[in-house]
Amino acid sequence: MFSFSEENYLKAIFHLERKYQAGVSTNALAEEMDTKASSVTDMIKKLSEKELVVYKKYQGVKLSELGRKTAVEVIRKHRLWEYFLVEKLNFNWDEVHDIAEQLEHIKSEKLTRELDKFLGFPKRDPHGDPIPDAEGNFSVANKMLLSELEKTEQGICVGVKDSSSDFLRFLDKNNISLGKDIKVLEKEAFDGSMLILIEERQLRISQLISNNLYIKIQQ
Amino acid sequence: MFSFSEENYLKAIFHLERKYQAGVSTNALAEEMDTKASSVTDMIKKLSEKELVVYKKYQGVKLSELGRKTAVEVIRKHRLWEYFLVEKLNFNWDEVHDIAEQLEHIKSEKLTRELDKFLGFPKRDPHGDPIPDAEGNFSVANKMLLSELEKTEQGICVGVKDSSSDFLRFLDKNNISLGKDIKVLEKEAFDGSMLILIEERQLRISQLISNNLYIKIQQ
DNA sequence: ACCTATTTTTAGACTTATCTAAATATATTT
DNA sequence: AAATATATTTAGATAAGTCTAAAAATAGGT
Ligand SMILES: [Mn+2]
Ligand SMILES: [Mn+2]
Ligand SMILES: [Mn+2]
Ligand SMILES: [Mn+2]
Repeated sequence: MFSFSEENYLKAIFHLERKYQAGVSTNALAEEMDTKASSVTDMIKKLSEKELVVYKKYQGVKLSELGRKTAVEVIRKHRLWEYFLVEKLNFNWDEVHDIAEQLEHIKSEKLTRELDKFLGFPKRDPHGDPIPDAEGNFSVANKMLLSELEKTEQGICVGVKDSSSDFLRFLDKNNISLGKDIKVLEKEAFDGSMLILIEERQLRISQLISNNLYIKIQQ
Repeated sequence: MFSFSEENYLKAIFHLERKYQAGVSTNALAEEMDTKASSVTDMIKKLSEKELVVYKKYQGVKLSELGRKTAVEVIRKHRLWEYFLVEKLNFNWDEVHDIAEQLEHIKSEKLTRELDKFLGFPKRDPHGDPIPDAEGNFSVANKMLLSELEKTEQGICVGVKDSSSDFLRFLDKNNISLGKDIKVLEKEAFDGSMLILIEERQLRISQLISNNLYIKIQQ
């Protein structure tokens, strides 16, 4: 079994590997983990000894097969618990992340399996992120950022990139939620802001917003 | 907020205070926590500095008001989670304790409240132990050990003292469960074993068994 | 190719929670 | 009351995870 800290590092490396395919740098990891580069180096050495990562000095770090499997298990638990909190315990989607950060470290395969079954084997968490199944498989939807859409293009809102409470509450306030249809009416070259159509309403949003909303284009 | 270790010590002191009203001894605590007396002394000092316990050297330790409140909160969470696992996730009562040992340390008042509501504010956990409410109140049932009953006396099985998997599975195998009526048909002075009547069945049980079953006498 | 800036690692320290071994206090027996 | 046994505390060590400051390696610019 691995410590909370080890599991958090594995999760962080997993998320950063999308952006840093050549190897996740010490500084990137320090930033993500909100800690110092020297602490990261220490932890990477430990993970490397446990064969959870592949590491060569100064070359960045990659997950091993075991490391990836472990990271996905933690992510699976995180997202299942988030779904549980929203669907069964009346939590809002902006309140669940921090609690899931704790619950994701509970060690019991049976608990995870039974929770999954109890919830009806959900495919996506409250933020639109895919929930890996018991074998670690999950589908990566072909989504894009709203900010990448051009004028007149439209699609369905399927996820959020930022899942901070501030951002999610902003979306709530403006009645933007997953599953809704969004059409780009105007796009300002100057500041990247957009005028969008959502449920017959017109709404102007900054680029920071459109940069954090995932859209699925309908074919 | 307190560490897992601190919370576990508080819980242990809480449980031992019933037996050691004058103060819980270092050795008793070491035994309960499965650790060394020197470690206990170290931890007691820390708890004392945080005003969770009242401690004078060589005089044993007692919970402060804050310490008791904290211990009861942890116990509340432990028992709510055990109830959840049995009632919602199809766990057997012998499988839930170790997982609840982990879940009891999750920090979120809202989670505890909502879980309690979701479960319908249960009053007892799967082993018959009372679940404290949000204010920390719980009823201590006037139960006694089956071993204290005399020949011809009877009552309802309302709890287990030992909740080890071994004991609980023994009870399952012999169809003994909470809520069932038990009558003492014979009691051996020699070894304390008993012949009991439970659901028209006669069963001979050792003193070790009758010493770990709580009975409520019907008035 | 060299100098400089940036990144990464190392060295040494701190905290928490644990341990063993030794010292000290309390309890029990004679 | 003294001797002995038991319980408890102290001293010093260890491991995990973190930090600061300094050293070493790499990357970039001329
Ligand atoms: Mn989350
Ligand atoms: Mn999520
Ligand atoms: Mn339990
Ligand atoms: Mn219980």
